[in-house]
Amino acid sequence: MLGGSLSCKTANINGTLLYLLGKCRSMLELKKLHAIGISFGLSHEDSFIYKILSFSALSNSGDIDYSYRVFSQLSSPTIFSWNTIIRGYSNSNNPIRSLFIFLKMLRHGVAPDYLTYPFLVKASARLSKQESGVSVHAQIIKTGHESDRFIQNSLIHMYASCGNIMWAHKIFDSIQGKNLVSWNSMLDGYAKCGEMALAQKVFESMQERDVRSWSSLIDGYVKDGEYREAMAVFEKMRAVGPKANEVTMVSVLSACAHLGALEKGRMMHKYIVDNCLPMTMVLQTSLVDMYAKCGAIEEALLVFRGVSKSQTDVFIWNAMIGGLATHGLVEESLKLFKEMQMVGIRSDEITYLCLLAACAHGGQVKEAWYFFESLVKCGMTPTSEHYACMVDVLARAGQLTTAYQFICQMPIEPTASMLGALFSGCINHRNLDLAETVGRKLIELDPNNDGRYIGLSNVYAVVKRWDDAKSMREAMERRGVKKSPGFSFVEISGILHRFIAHDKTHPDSDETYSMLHFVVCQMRHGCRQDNQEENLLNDTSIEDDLILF
DNA sequence: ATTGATGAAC
Repeated sequence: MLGGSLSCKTANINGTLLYLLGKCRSMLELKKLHAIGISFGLSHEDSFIYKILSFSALSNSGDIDYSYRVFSQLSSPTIFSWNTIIRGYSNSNNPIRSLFIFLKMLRHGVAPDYLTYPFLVKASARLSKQESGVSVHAQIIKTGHESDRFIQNSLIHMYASCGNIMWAHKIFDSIQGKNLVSWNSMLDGYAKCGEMALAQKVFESMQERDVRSWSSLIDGYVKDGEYREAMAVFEKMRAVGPKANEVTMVSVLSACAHLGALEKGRMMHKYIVDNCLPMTMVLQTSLVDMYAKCGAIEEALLVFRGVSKSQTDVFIWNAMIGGLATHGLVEESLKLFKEMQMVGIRSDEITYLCLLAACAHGGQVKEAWYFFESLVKCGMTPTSEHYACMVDVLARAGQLTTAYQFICQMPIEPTASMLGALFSGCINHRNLDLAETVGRKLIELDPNNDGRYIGLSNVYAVVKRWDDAKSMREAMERRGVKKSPGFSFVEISGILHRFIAHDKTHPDSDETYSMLHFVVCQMRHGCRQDNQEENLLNDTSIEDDLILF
């Protein structure tokens, strides 16, 4: 048929198919329409092929590899088709393919245009590969596109993602007529690099701010560990800024989780519901994590069970399994892992880390070995965290020699957290000889950690090697190791209280101390007779540990 | 047809 022009009948079919493609919701539907199109001879009709390409490359329910297969069959694809594929891969979980397609495009003698570059820059940003970003940048200059604002904005983001904040700033400075995206990209760049003072400065210099500006600032504070500051910015946003969206709330919930601020977290949950924000998987995962970290495991489960199984992904299962594990609900967390496998969600390295943590809390050595081995069997490589967790399991269970051998046989260098786990194990199980060996290595490895010196000093004190005990404390002073007081938070009626040892400035200090004394007396009464050794090994007495700030 | 953001374990 055809030779370039469509018959009246196929033109109608094409029109109908184009309309239906516009309504298409899934790859299955798309493939059916594609098949019908082919059977009517439309496989080279531009408008039809474009629709097939863009849906499969760009839609959320698309399939970029399908798009690429269709693309490969075109004899001389237009720049539109090349751009669609490059864009599709830049958003995929395999962004490096964008760059490969770009090379292919150059080899085919097709010149990239002003739309090609933002996708390529984005692919480099997502890869955090500065080398490829720089080559793309060079191409941009070579082809005279360096003053395109879209391209400049994407370059800011790329350099910031690659950790080169100086170049990001250079690009930002060079932009004539910066727009909101330019400012937001610079702000986000600083926030991502932990330069919060500069991020704050950019934020304050902005003439106009949208939800992304606020979200970037909040998220920056969260990533920087400034959770209270993050909450303060959110409160300000509520008062004078735009409405928060689901991305803002993910950061805010993370701040609540780190602060253990349950009441605040509940209020944020309510904010999400009241403002009808879309309940994405990411948001639900954040809620599960927040409730679990704030000690409200029942509420975490409630959110988790509210998600339909077919929608779940590995993130939310990990959050729930990990939450149960840290709550000491070992059986439940192992049961949930089985359920996860039944649903057909592939577990990853983090899943195994959560499971090993569960085993450590429950003293399940056999299960831990089983998980450690299945991790390897599933083709994953154990990270130093997996090894540390495994050492923790063995050390807590008192299998100190096995733990020590395990460390010696690892294919990687021992880390401070592994030796730290073994050290606590030695102390709890009274193997003070091994404690000395491990403690000495630990100080070598982590010479700026005050706790390591004090721990070893206490071991010497127990075995009455007073000189050694003293010399550990002296070594610490001599090396100028800062003694950092540990502190903790508790939230009561939505207000956060901070506790540090030996400070009594809190207004309710007296009352809290008398309650503390009462509790300690009760505990002592019910405990075995305590002796000096016990106290020394725990570094300080219970009162000292809990003293109010 | 373009640029800018978010989750799990230590």
